[in-house]
Amino acid sequence: MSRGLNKVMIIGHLGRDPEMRYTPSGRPVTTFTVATSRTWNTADGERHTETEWFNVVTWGNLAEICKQYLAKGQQVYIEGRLQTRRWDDTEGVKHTSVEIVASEMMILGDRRDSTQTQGGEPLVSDEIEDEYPF
Amino acid sequence: MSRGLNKVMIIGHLGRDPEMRYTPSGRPVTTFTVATSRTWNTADGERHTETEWFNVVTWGNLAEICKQYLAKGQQVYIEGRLQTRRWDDTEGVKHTSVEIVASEMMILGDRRDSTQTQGGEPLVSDEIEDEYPF
Amino acid sequence: MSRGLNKVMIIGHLGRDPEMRYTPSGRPVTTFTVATSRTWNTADGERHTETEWFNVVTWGNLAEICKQYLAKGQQVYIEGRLQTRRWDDTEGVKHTSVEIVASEMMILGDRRDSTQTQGGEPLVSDEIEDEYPF
Amino acid sequence: MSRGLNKVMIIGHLGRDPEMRYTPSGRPVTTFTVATSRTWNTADGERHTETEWFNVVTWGNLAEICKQYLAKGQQVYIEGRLQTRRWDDTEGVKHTSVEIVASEMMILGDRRDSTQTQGGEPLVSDEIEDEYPF
DNA sequence: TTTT
DNA sequence: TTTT
Repeated sequence: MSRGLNKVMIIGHLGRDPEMRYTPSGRPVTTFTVATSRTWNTADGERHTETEWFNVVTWGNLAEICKQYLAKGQQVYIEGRLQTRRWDDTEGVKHTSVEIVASEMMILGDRRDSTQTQGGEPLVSDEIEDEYPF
Repeated sequence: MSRGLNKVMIIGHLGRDPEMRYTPSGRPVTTFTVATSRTWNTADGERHTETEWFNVVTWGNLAEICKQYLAKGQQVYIEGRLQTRRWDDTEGVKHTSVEIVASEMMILGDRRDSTQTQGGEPLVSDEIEDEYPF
Repeated sequence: MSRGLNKVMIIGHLGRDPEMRYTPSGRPVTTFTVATSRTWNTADGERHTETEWFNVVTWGNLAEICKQYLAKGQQVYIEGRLQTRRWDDTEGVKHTSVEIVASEMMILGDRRDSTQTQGGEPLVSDEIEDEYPF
Repeated sequence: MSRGLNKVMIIGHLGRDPEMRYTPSGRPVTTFTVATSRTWNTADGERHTETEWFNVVTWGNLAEICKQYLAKGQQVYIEGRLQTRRWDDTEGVKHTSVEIVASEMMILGDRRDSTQTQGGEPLVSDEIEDEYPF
C-alpha cells in the first residue's frame, strides 16, 4: 500500500538513443529523453505547438530492455513517478533535475520500423519475436 | 485529438494555503504546493520515506474553486500536465520551474475537517453541500 | 515491457466490508465494491448524480492488507486492470462479471475514522502507524 | 471539481472499423472495439497471452474524428470513464454492457499505415497533414 | 534532441 | 474482432 500517489504517464518520441551505464554495485541504469507535443488553436485561429521534454530513467531489467530495443525517434509509452534531484556541482552551483523514474515502458507503432532505425537488416516479425526476452 | 500524452496524477497534502492572483487580462490563477510521500523498506529492513513536492497551477474556474475550498494540510487528488518554464531573473540568473497545470481537482477525506482548517465554525455536511457551486 | 495498456484508476467509497477467502492452493483473495459518483449540471440547470459501482479483486499480500484495513464506507484509491470473466451457471445461464484486478490501494482521508469504522477503540495516528506492516 | 475518480486508459488495436450513427437529436455517436493484450510467463516458463476487449463510445466532435481517422487494426490510446448500462430486451432478458465513454483519443504509430488500412491510395505525410482538421 |  |  502506498501513502501518496505520484504517477506520470507520457506518450512521445525519443530525442536520442538511450544510454546505459552501471552503478558501482553493478546495477544497470538507462536514460533517455522523450518529447511530448501538444497542439492547440488560439481564439484567433492560429495553431500552436509546444513540446515538453522529459528525462526518463530506468533501472534493472527495464534498463536493459530499453537499451536494447529503443532508439532515437521511436514512439513510446512511459509510466513512472516524478523525481526531483538537487545537487551542487564542483563550482558550488546548484542544479535541479526533474526526471521520470519509469516502471513501465511500451514500444508503440510498428516494430519493424523501430528495428530498422537501430541500423542493420530489417527483421521480419517472427525473428524479432524470438529475440524478445519478455 | 491529441498528438502526445503528458499526464500527471498525484494524491498528497497541501503544503500551504493556495494563493490566487489575476493575470493582467483578469484571468484568475491559483497556485499551491502538494507533498506526496513514498515509503519503502530497504533490503536490511530499514524504513525510508521520501517526499516529493509539486507546484500546482490552476486557471479560470478551477482556480477560484481551489482558492475557496482548499487549505494547508488538506488531502487532494490533482490531475494535469507537466510544464517546465525557464526564465532569466533581473540579474541574469537562469531559473527553471516545473509545475503541474491542473485540469482536475478533488478534495479527499472528510469535508468537515477541511472546512475547519479554513477557520470559522465547523459546518455539517449538508450545509457545506449547499454551498458548493459545482 | 507490456504489449498493451489496460489501466483503471478509481477513487470512491466501499459499499461493504471486504471479504477474504483462499484459493484451493492457499492464495488469499479479497473482494469488495467501490462506488464512484459523478455530478454534473444539465443545460437547464438541473443537477444529476450518477453512481458507478466497481467490483474490486485483490490477491496475495494486498488481499490481506485490504481485509485488515478496509471497511464499508471508507474512501479509497484503487489502481489496476479491467478483467471480464464469463461463465455458465449450473442451469446453463451465461454470466458476465467485470472487475478491477487491483495492483495498488491507498486509504484516503483520516485514518482514525477508518479504524473507528472497523469497530473497537479509536486509535491515535501513531498507534496506527506502528501497526502498519508496509 | 469532481466527487469521484473513474478513469480508464487503454492502448490497443481496433477490432473493426468504427461505426457512426446519430441520436434522434442529431448528436453523433461513434462506437468501436479495442483489444488490449497482456503477455506473461508462468512459473514453469510457459508463455500466456490474454486479450481483453473494450467497447468504446465517443460523442460529438470526437465521434466524427474517430469515424474519419480510425480503422480496423489501428493502434490507439483511449482515455475515458467506465460506464455500465443495463436494459431488458424485447423478450425480457436482462442485458449488461460495459463500455468506455472516451474523452481522449490518440492515433499511435505511423499514420501512413493507418491511412492505407482504410483503403484507397496511400498518402504521403504532407497530404495527410493537410487533411487533419485539428 | 523527437514526432506529425 | 485486433495486434505482436
